[in-house]
Amino acid sequence: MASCRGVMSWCHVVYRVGGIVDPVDSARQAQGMARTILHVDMDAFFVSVELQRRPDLVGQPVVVGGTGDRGVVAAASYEARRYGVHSALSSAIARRRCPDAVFLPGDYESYQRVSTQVLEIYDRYTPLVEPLALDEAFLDVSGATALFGTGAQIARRLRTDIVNETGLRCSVGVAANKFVAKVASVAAKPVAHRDRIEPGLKVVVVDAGGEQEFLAPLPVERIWGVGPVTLGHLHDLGVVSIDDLVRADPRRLQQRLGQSAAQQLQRLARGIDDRGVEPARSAKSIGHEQTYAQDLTTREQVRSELVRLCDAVAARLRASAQPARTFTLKVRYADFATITRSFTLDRPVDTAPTILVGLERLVEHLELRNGVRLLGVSGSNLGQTAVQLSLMDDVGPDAEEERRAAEALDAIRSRFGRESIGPASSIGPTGPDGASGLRPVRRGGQQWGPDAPEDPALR
DNA sequence: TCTGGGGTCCTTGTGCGA
DNA sequence: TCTGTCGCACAAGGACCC
Repeated sequence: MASCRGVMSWCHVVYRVGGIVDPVDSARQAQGMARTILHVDMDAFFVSVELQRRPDLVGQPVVVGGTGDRGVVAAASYEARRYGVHSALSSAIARRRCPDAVFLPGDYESYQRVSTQVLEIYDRYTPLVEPLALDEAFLDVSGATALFGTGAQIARRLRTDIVNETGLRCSVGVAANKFVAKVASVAAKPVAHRDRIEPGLKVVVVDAGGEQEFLAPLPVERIWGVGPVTLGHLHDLGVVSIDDLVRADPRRLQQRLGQSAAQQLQRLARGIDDRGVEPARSAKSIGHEQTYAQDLTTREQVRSELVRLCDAVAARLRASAQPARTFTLKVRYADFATITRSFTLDRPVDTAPTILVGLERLVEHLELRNGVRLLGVSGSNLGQTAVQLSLMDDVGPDAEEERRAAEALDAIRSRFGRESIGPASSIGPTGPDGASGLRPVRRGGQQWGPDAPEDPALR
C-alpha cells in the first residue's frame, strides 16, 4: 500500500511501495545511480502573471486566450475552472459557461520574461534543465542532492525561491524518471470543484520502486501520449485505469494501437521511462500559422497572406541560423478539413522570395472550396548553411540581390523593431481602426486565435 | 460545442534505384 | 530483359503535447 507522509511546513506526499521494478532502474540503483527528476509546473501561469498587473481581478474568474469567437482558452483561473472552463476550450463556449469571467487577450512577451526569471532560479540548482513550455520544465537534480538535500528538499527550496522572487506559485513532482515526475506534479496541483477550490499538495514525491502503485489507480488518459483517439481505442478494449493497461493483453493492444505505441504505453504504465533530461534540444522545424477572423475566399487573399507568413518564417530561420530544405503549406478549410502540401529543395534556404515561389506552385493546384480559415507555413529539414541555389533558380529572383535584401530587412528590424518594415502585401487596405498599416506576423501575437474587435472594457 | 498556434513523433503510401 | 524485393527518402496525414 502507498504510504502518505505529510510534512509540517508544506504538504508533501511520499509513495514508497514495492511492485514491479524496471531492470534498468534497478541496475542504476545497484550502482548508486538512481536519478532524481523534478517536474515543475507553474499554477495557472498566464493568468497568474496577468493578476500581478491587475490585482483587482484576484479571486475572480479570469480567462487568458483568444477573445474572438474563433479563439481558444490558453489559461483559466481556478475560479473560472469551477465553471468548467479549461485550456483549449473554445472561447465562445467558455463565455457561455462563465459569462462573468474577465477575458484577457494575453501578452506572450511578459510571460516569456517571467519564464526566463524562473529558469534563472532553476539554474542555481542544476544545469540539467529541459524547458517543455513557458510554464513547465524538467530538472535533473541527481548531482545536486549532496549540496541541497533530497529531491523533496530541493523541490521545497525551489518553490520558496519562485514564490519569493516572482510572486507566482507552482507544483512540483519528484521521481526517478520524467514521466512519473510529471504525473506527480499533476497530483500536486490545486483542484477546482464546483463549490470550492481544493488547495494542492504543492510537492508530491514518488520514491523509486513505488511508481507502479502510484500510477495504478489513475485514469489511463493521465499517460503521456493518450489523447482522445487512443483513449477511445483503450476504452473499447476495456482499459480504463493505468492498472488495466499494465494487465492488458499486449497482442490486442498492438493490433489496435500499433506495435510502437502499444509497447511505449505499457512501459509508461509500469512507471518505466528511460528518457534523460535534455537541456539543449534543437528545433526540428520553424513555422507560423494563422486562423483568420473571416475566411479567405480569393486566391489573391491567400497569396497575400502567404507573403506575410513566408516573410515571418524566413526571418526566424535567419535569426536562428538554421535554413530549411523542406517547406510545408497547411490549409484548413471552412469545414475544418485540413490538408498539408510540401516541397523539398536540394539545398537549405532562408529567404522569403525563394520559399514563396515554391509555395505559390503548391497553391496553384489547390481548390479554395468554400473558404480558407487557416494558413500555415513551416520549414523543416533544418540545416546550417543557406545556399541560394535551388530548383527555383530558373524562375526565382537574383540570389545575391535576394540575400542582400534579406540582410537589410533584418538590420532595419533589429534597429527599429519588427513592425518597422515588411512586405508590401502586409499593408492592408484598412486596419481595425480604419487606418492602413503594417500587419506583421508576430510570434506570440494572436497566439490563441483572432481577437474580438477592440473593447475598452477588456483591459 | 467548437475547436489556436507552436511544435514533435509516428505511420502509411509511393517512387526510385540497386 | 523482365519481375520481385528491399531499403531509402519523401510526402501526407494523424495524434499528441503545452
